[in-house]
Amino acid sequence: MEKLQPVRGTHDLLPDDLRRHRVVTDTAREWTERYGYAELATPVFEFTEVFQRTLGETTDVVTKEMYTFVDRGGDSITLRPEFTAGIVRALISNGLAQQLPLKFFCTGPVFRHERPQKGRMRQFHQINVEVFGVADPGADVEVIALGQDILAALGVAPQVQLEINSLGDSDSRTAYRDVLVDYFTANAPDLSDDSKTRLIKNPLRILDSKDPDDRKLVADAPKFADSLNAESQDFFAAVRAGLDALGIAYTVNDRLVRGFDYYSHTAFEFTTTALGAQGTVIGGGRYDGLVSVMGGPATPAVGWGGGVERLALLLAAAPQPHHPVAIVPVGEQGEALAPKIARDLRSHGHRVELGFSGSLAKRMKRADKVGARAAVLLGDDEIAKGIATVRDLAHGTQTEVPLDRLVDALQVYLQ
RNA sequence: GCGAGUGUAGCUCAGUUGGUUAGAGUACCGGACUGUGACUCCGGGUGUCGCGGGUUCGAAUCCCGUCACUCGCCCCA
Repeated sequence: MEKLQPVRGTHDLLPDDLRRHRVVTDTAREWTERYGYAELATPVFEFTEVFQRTLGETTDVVTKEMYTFVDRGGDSITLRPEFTAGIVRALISNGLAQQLPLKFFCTGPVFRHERPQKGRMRQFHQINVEVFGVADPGADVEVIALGQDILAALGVAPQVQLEINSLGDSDSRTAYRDVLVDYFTANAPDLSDDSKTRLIKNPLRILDSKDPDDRKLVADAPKFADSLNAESQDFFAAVRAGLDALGIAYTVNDRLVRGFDYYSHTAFEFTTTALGAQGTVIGGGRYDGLVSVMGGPATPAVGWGGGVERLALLLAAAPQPHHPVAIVPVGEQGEALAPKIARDLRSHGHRVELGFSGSLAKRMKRADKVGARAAVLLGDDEIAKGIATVRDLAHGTQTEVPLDRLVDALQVYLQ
């Protein structure tokens, strides 16, 4: 262990950070509930095969980014690098495929051993939605609309654009892959070194390359749309029509591909230019083949993952904590009475700040610092009269309130 | 995994061609104000200059290594 640094790529979520974080996850939870999604949680780690088989044997995440270790029982275990594979495993393990359709929301940490950057950490958090058992393109439209509504509720929609594409069904995708490999193989000498590797491992990724020479080749490359069979074209058209009907703006980006092998048909990303190179805030698509690949019954599915930290970075301002009421005892009688009064107020819904030491001035200072709206002064004089002095900290006005009427008198500070 | 930049107080940063006791703002602590915060005034520096080694009479400053962060690539949320 080096000094007292956190592990590279991990961060503490201090109260300010966590409030931002919570705005994102609470908003997502609220909106997924409105759409009828049920929250669930799966384990943070799974058997390594769960991710290995599903994400694609050659993807970067599987080949070099997973936190994989052998546990004390000799099993190969992996910290989840994303949510979908674990949820599909849970679907199969629990026999939930008998109750389709199902709509899930979940959130929590995921882990990838990447080079850290702004908006890219080794432990980060995602919000995630999945729909199982709906082959209709309406489900694709719904999950996208849900994403859009969450972004709007967070106030970040103006900074975000929606891009969509169709990867087609497996026949279309295979056909396109062949056409694309032929094209790039013929032009291989002009490809960047990265893309020469992609040509072997994951040719679709070349479409996504930022290399200027690659982009020239990509511009003249065969289009995905030309390889889509009639069924795939109809599906994509239905998705677009559904988005149009809801008034959701998007651009079709035929170079948009997804990192994991399990996607088919619809692929989409909500992206921003405000975060530098890490522009994707929500990314997802349809993955009809995944459940059966993992050994379950053939089950259509569509979903997305969203980056909580990236969304939190887009938030205009950190939300403020709620304003408390401060109890300020002066002298022994006050000290003795304060905990009881504090507890009473708390039971009536107040957030109550009660310090345990310090002069009156010091406690008033503390009350101000924590943003208290009112201070309840309890000195010998007050207690002798059966009252408390309530000071409104915003206005500097003071009133005397009988102790048995404190709850009522402080009601105005509750909201 | 590759390339580049940065690292000085809790935070944001200044620190000359290497030079003696490392600074500012803010935050924080104490006091003016032993029953009143926010405002004002006075006082206080709270520091392994990321870490380790080297060059030098002398290193925050130059060199090497290392760690972390940032930017780009890669990848992705």
